[in-house]
Amino acid sequence: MEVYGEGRWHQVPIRAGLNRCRKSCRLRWLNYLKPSIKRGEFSDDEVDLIIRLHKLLGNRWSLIAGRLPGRTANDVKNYWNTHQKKKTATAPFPCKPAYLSDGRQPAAGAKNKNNNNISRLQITKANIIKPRPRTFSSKSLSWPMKPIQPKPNNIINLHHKLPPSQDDRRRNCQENHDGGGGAEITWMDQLERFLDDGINNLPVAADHEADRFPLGQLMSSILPDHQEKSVDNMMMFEEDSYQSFWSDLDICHLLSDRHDI
DNA sequence: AAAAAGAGCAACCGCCGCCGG
DNA sequence: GCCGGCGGCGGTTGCTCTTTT
Repeated sequence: MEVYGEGRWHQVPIRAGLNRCRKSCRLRWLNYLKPSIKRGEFSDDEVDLIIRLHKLLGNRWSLIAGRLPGRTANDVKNYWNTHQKKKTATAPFPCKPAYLSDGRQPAAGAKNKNNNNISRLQITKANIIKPRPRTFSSKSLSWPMKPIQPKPNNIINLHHKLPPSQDDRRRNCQENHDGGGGAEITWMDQLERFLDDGINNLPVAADHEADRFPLGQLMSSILPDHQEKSVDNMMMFEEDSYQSFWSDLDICHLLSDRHDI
C-alpha cells in the first residue's frame, strides 16, 4: 500500500479529494490527527520544562515541543500564549510595556478592527531574542563585540565544532558500522546531554546575573575550545551582551539548525 | 436570561532554507 | 547563479465556548 503524507504532502489533498492545500493537510495532521499526539492539560512537569526551555531557547516552539513527547509546537505555543504570557506580563523583566501605534497605552477593553481585545493581542511582548534558522557559513558568521575581536583560529575552531551535516552523520554511521570509528560524541549528543542533565539546574526565576551561568555552560559544552570562563567574561562585557551574544554569535542557530537530524 | 468580555485552540499566513532542475 | 516546489517554522487571526456582568 502506498503511503502519502509526511514527505509527500502534495499528494494528500489530491488522493483524499480534499479542497485543502498541502500545507493545511500537513498542519492538520501534525497538530491534530497524528495518533501520537497527547491531548489534555499540561502536567506540572511539562509546564516546568516548557518554562525552562523557553528561558533557554526563546520562542523556538518546535524545539521545545521536541522535548515534550506527544506535544506539538502549536500546543506549546498556544499554552505559552494563553498561560505563561499572562504571568510574565506583570514581571518587570524581560517584558516591556505595550503601546498603541500612536504611543498611547490601550484603554481597558479596547478592541481592534477584528473585534479582538487589544490587551490580548498587544499584551506586553517579552524581550526575547528571535534567531532565525540560518546556515552557518563564513559569510553569516559575525562576531558581535568589537572590543574582543576573536583570533582567526577561534572562528576556525567554531567551524570545526559546528553540528555535523547529514552527510557527515551518514559517513560517521557508515564508518562506525565498518569498524573504522570510535564512540564519537556528536554535537547533538552533547546538546541532548546538556538538556537532560543541565536543564534541571536552570533557575526558573533567575535574575540577569544568574542567567549567565547556564549559557556559559551550554557554550562550553557545545564548543569545548571555548572556556566557560571566557564565555562568561564576554557576556559580561556589555550591559546587554547577553542579547548580543545570542543574536549575533547566533548560538541559537547552532542549537536549531540541525535539531531534526 | 441576555449581552459583553475573556479564554482556548485550530487554522491561516508569510517567510525561510533546502533541494533539484 | 537562478528559479520553483517543497517542508517547516513562528506569529497572528478567527471561531467557539465559557465566564462575568
